[in-house]
Amino acid sequence: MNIGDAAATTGLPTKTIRYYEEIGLISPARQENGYRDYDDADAHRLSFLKRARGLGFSVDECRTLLSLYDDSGRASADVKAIAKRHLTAIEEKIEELRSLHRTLAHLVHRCGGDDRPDCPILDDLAGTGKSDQAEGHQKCD
Amino acid sequence: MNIGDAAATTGLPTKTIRYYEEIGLISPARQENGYRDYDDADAHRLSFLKRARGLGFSVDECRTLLSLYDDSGRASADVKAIAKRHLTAIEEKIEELRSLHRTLAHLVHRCGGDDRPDCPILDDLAGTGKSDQAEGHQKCD
DNA sequence: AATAAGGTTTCCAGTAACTGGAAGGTCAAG
DNA sequence: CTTGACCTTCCAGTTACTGGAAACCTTATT
Repeated sequence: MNIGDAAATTGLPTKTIRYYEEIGLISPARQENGYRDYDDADAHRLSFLKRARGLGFSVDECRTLLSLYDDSGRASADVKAIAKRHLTAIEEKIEELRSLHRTLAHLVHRCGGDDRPDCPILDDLAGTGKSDQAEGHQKCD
Repeated sequence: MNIGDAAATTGLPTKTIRYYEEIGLISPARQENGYRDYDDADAHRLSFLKRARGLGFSVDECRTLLSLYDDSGRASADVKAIAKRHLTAIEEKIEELRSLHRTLAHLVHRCGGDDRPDCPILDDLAGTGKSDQAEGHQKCD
């Protein structure tokens, strides 16, 4: 199948598919006219990539995951380890964003949001101490 | 003050400070020897940038925020609008990550994590239907 | 004065993961 | 034969920096 068909069946843009080839994640055959030729295994691999990327795995993690997938003798523990590491990273990211949210929500809450120039948000960012300044989002609760 | 002093007082790396100048966020004077010369207002501006970036505002949002900060007649509503938009974006990001987390945690939970090659995580990524596959993290709960 | 250390300058390249666009070849339909 | 949809390659741009090289400036020490 041509790249357009592969794109249609996997839901990945053609640009992305070519990019994945460029970085060595997939190596489709070529037709006589130079067009890329994807077989079912290729399409399958692309779907794998799409799903893994959608779950937030980095392209490098996907590379590892694919090689484990290719290796029929791999231990599931190896896969689980990668997934767990990723899970932890997600948790940390969520915590970070929550902290950010708290601080910013606090600031927004205190801002009049009217026509007057007086703005606690800018005051805080400026750190002038005009308003009771938040201590930085790490510590804000 | 030299760029090194500015870096020390603001906590920003010199590289970053030069970069901010390159993209027009700050324009320090120059000494006779060609060294950048930061006054208190410059340092203040840099601190503003550091704090705003730390709160997750994009560089472009920082640019807007700074121009509002420079405009003593601005309406606090304008600032509040930017902050609220950012707050919403943060909330969406958190939700997305939570959804990701649910799906992945489910997968990890089902994986034996032993020496055997049997791995529900890879099965799911491959979409072979070997395991009771999750429906994609959007719908997974 | 020479030298060494440390700070500064500019410019170039690289990061992650694509995305957009240009210039041109291919294929099927009308 | 031409149109339009597809495909090819290559180059540039995105975000927000970061690292490194080569060279200049300043200060202190020998």
